[in-house]
Amino acid sequence: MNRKVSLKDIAQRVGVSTTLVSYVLNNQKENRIKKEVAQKIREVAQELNYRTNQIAKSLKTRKTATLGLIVADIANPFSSSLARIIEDEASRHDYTVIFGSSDENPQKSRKLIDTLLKRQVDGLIIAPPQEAESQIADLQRQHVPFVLIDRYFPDLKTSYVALDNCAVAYSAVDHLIAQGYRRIGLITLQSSLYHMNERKRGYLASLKDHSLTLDKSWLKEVPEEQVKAETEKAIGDLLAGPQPVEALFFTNNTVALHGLKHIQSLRLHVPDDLAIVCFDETDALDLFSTPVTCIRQPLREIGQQATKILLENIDKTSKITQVNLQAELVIRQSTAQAVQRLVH
Amino acid sequence: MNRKVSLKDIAQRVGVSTTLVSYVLNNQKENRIKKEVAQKIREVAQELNYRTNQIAKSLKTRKTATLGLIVADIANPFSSSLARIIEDEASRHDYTVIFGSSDENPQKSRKLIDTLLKRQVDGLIIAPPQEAESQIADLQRQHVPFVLIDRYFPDLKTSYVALDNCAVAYSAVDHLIAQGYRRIGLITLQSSLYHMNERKRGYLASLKDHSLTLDKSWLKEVPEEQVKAETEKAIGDLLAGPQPVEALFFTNNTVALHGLKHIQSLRLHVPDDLAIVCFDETDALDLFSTPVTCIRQPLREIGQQATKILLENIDKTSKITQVNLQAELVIRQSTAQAVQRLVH
DNA sequence: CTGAAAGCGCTTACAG
DNA sequence: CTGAAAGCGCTTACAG
Repeated sequence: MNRKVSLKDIAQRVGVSTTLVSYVLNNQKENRIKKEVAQKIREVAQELNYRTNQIAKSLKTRKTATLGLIVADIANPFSSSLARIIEDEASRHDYTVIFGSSDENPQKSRKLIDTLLKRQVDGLIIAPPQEAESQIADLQRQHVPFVLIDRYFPDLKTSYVALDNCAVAYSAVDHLIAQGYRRIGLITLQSSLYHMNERKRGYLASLKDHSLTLDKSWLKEVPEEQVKAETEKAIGDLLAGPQPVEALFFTNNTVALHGLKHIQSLRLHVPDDLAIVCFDETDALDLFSTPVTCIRQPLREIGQQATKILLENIDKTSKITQVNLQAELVIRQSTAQAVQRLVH
Repeated sequence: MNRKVSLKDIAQRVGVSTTLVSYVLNNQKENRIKKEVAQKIREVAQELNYRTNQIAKSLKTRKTATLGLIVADIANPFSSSLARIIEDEASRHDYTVIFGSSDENPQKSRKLIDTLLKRQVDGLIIAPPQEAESQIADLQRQHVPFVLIDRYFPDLKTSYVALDNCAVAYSAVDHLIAQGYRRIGLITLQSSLYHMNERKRGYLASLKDHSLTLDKSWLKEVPEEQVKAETEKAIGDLLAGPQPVEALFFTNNTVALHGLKHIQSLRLHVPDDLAIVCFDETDALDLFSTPVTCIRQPLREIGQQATKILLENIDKTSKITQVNLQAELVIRQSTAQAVQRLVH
């Protein structure tokens, strides 16, 4: 690539100092600079197709105007939808975003954080994986501005934007019970992460509050590594035997996708054979034979708030902001009332 | 944030020059540096938790080790899957990626390119929108390393990784005809982009080669802005009247998703009422009531080749590499033979 | 085996 | 109204 044009080139061409060029191009000290000179500088900059070297500027100003975003997997619609919202929000403030996928792996997440900090990102938005608590504590110790999304560590006093997972899980199970279902299974990811445990807790609490006995075998935790096979196995188990479950609650979009595919391949009729509630609303759900009752996360709100909080933390004080948003239970046909089902 | 630790801090602590520290930490001139000194430097670096300032390094070396990625919309699974592959490939070479979504809008794409170049990305991977030909030509003129993906401009001699869209569209329609379908509709995006036209061309060529008369009204081009409503309308039109189409070919995942949703809401039976072929294999397809015949793009290949070509162009000569990959027609139940349908 | 010094392309306090 | 100069944190050719 040819040498790029610099402030110096413009300065020489116009016959002024780089100082002046810098001021003009940054619209600073406008009242102190002769109109004609400013005009001329702009013209030449345009003519030479000048483009600020943001790297040099960053070195001097100690700001890169870039945010680091660490998601679980950018290919997952949950992550990529959030990424899009964050991109737009960052862009409105002239920030760009560098992203990385942690694959729920703390080593990867540590490496990503390190890479992003070397690149001097002004701040981080992180959906932390399991066992990343110490990494996050480190960030805090180093006074790096950051905000967690989706997940957080209750023992750590950090900024985050998340859901009241327990409440919405509770309401989903509540709804199933109200619809006449009693034997309700849960398929969730095996995870030590707080948000996943909260979803489980909501499920258990609702059953308990309705004095429904819980059959431990109705609660299935599938390992991250083999979600597909294990989800299918879990469904098989839950439907086998003399007391098959009547309803199933999937606690995230991955489990839900594999689960629904399997339910379809088993040619089960939803909700007649099995009622369904899913966590996360995704495009894919719309193609399922029965409209699926799901928990809709306020993605826009999460992305916007996270970016806003982060930018505030970058600009000013490092106050801690913790946001717990409400998710919405979107009721559709897959949880139609047991009675209603018979009528149909 | 506290001042970060620099080479100078380490140098002072150890009592050597920054030169030496730099050499040691970059594993350079190893044979010329006293073992004990090197050892000590590493220890102190570790102890102070030193992290290279990549910005300063970049300014000096004129390399940022970052790639710019411009996709249509990171929230679309096609884009995000590619982004993930490119992320991994870049990461293997110690590159990170900054991304942006153009929304098929040339103004946004121009702005993104500008932003990324200001940030001195070493190269760009771009899925260019319509009317971006001049921007791409500009890049070329400025000797910016870049490679186009998914789309390209046939009049521009640039590197790209794309599909033989015409061939695979041709084979898809061929397949429908072989399965006994004669009235075959096409729903595509209204676009001047070459790849979309190639898909259309493949459709038309196949019909022609089989001497099937083409009813112009079977070819529907829906505007980007109102994909959902217009796709639904198109389907309505194609199924109305005395000569409804028997099969439908959707030329990308967005049209396909809206189309399939609508077909489902109309309670049409696939393939009995209507056979379906989709461009792009997405997770969502798996939830449709009938397994859908689709065109599977070699996403991994596209992402990997694009990254590889770009990195080569960054490192060395700026030779132009144009890759046309074959896509695969994955045959499933949605295009089961007309005869077979009757047997069932 | 080691270090002083220049320079990457900006910004900005200071002097005039 | 304008400019010389220092400095951001690195790398590296050169000298010793």
